[in-house]
Amino acid sequence: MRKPKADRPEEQQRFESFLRSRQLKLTGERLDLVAEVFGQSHHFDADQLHMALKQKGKAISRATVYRTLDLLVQCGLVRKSSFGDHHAHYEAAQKDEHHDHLICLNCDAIIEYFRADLEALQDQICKEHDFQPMHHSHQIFGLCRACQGKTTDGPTLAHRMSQLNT
Amino acid sequence: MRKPKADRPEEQQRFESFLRSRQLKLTGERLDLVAEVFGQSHHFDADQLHMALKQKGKAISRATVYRTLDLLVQCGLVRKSSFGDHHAHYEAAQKDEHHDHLICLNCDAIIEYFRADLEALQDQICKEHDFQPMHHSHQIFGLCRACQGKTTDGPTLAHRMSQLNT
DNA sequence: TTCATTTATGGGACTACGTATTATCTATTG
DNA sequence: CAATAGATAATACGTAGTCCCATAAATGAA
Repeated sequence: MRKPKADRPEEQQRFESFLRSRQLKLTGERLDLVAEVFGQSHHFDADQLHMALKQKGKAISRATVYRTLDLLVQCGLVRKSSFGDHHAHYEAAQKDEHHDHLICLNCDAIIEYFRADLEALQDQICKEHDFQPMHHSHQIFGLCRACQGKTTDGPTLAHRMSQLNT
Repeated sequence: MRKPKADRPEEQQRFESFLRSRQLKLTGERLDLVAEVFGQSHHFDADQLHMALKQKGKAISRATVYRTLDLLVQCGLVRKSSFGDHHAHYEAAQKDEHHDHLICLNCDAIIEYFRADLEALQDQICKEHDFQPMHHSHQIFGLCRACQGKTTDGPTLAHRMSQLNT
């Protein structure tokens, strides 16, 4: 058992320390939100989270949802990314593991991958340009295994590609 | 001399063929926009282009600017990307060369790079996941050489990082 | 516990970027 | 030059996210 269902799970404790270190307040809304993020599925967006909380009787305002997600990103508990559609996606960060994404343009499947050699190559590129990296994003858009078989709608795909905002 | 200042430069001819192949019309607005894109600097956004045209007496509506940029992206004459601020950036495509970007979070400098081994590695990743790539985006955010020396505003940088939408 | 201070929240107004609608206009074809 | 397919301008609309500010809650000291 990796995560004993203690009174305050690890993530919540990390968030509490983070807040204290910045002299920020430990509010009920923030705790509810953290609980929801870590009790839920992996990928979500701000609106889904807002709705999920509302359905559980925790009606937190949109502004607070966005503000709290920012805090979670800043303390490393949540990762934020864009999949080329025009809004942010979030995911609870598993430990300190990092990964990038393959995104299917037909069915929106998200496939995660990590390659140490890719990371190394990135460092190499940064060195060559005397650039100090702080964050990176690597995404590949295309067709997942399942969707390569299907007859996909060419014009629709082409349109999605041209709309990709990455 | 690579690009003789002919009556219709190469890019415009390519665009004309593209339009004809799709039974789209060759309008004055489209020609003005293409001329501006290829007579201008490398990176720009929709609003800058709109303004630049207006200043030259070519007042093209915002909607048409967006529509025409879409067409140029579809025919490969223009590339579209996002640098983590919340709007699209465009650049005139030089021949068929592809490149990715390093983006300075302090001064917004854009550094272009291309690495064949990175491209190969991406293909490798796709093969491993039986994924058919159609588009990719690779961006590294951080500090450029010049900005590593400067005393940068920590909180501001941290905030920009958390706002990155990539 | 209570008070003073600091920080957070809600909720609506607001912004930015982009898209849709529609009446009018124009490029193309014969 | 007429017919018609397609494009444009103008403006309304949509959406994701942010700002503002009056109110509320958390924290620390007394």
